[in-house]
Amino acid sequence: MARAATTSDVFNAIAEPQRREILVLLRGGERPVTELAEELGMTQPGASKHLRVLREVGLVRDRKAGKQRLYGLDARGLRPVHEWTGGFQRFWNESFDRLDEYVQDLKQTREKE
Amino acid sequence: MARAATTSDVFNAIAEPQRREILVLLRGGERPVTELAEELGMTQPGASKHLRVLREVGLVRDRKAGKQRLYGLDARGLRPVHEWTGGFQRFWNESFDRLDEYVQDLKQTREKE
DNA sequence: TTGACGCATGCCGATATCGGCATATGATCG
DNA sequence: CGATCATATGCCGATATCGGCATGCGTCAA
Repeated sequence: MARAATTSDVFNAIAEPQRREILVLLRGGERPVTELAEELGMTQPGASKHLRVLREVGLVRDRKAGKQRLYGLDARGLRPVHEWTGGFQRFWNESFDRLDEYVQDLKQTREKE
Repeated sequence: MARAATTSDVFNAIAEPQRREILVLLRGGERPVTELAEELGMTQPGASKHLRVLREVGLVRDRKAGKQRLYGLDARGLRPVHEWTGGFQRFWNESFDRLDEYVQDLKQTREKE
């Protein structure tokens, strides 16, 4: 056994910085592959591969438009991520207090040594 | 050149399902490694490694408690993820409309053939 | 039909990742 | 000090990932 379940879920898809950039660009509307590649400074095959991953997890759709293929955003898959992180919201508000506790503990630890 | 920037950012850290589970468990409070490993059905070294990743991106902190080492949540790093996905919120609300457009286009395409 | 364009795919090399195992390190207690 | 518990680390094998390049395939225009 080796390497478990990382592929083809949304969390993995957006772990790649370039893929996040693609999604951001697509908020501006549908775009063909070449244009995306150019705007992001990557090769066309590179863009195609990232788009494939995004398509497989359902974050983009594609549509033929004559000779071109237009990619468009389907952001619904991002909602679970938003909600999952939202489940920690009250904790990042508490964090300063907790950090204080932590600092206190550190001080105590040092004094013991 | 090969393989670019995936490591040591929060998006990557939470791309791993087991690491997400760890974070969820830690919402219940600090816990030692062994306990986490047991509750999640993984080995102790496995848990330690995931905790290391989470520590390196700042999502957990550790604190010595006698013989043990307690891991605790520091959720502040999840905030950027929440906000980034939040930037797509209006798009996942629109998505049904867009999906309709898409279906229309599909029909047209088929009729042409 | 032939050529040109737009895009996808296949293959490769370099590297990163994850799980499992053994073992090192660190702390506590007798 | 020596034994023992708690955790980290190192090494390995299997696999996945990403970028680059060449090339395949489909579509349109002449």
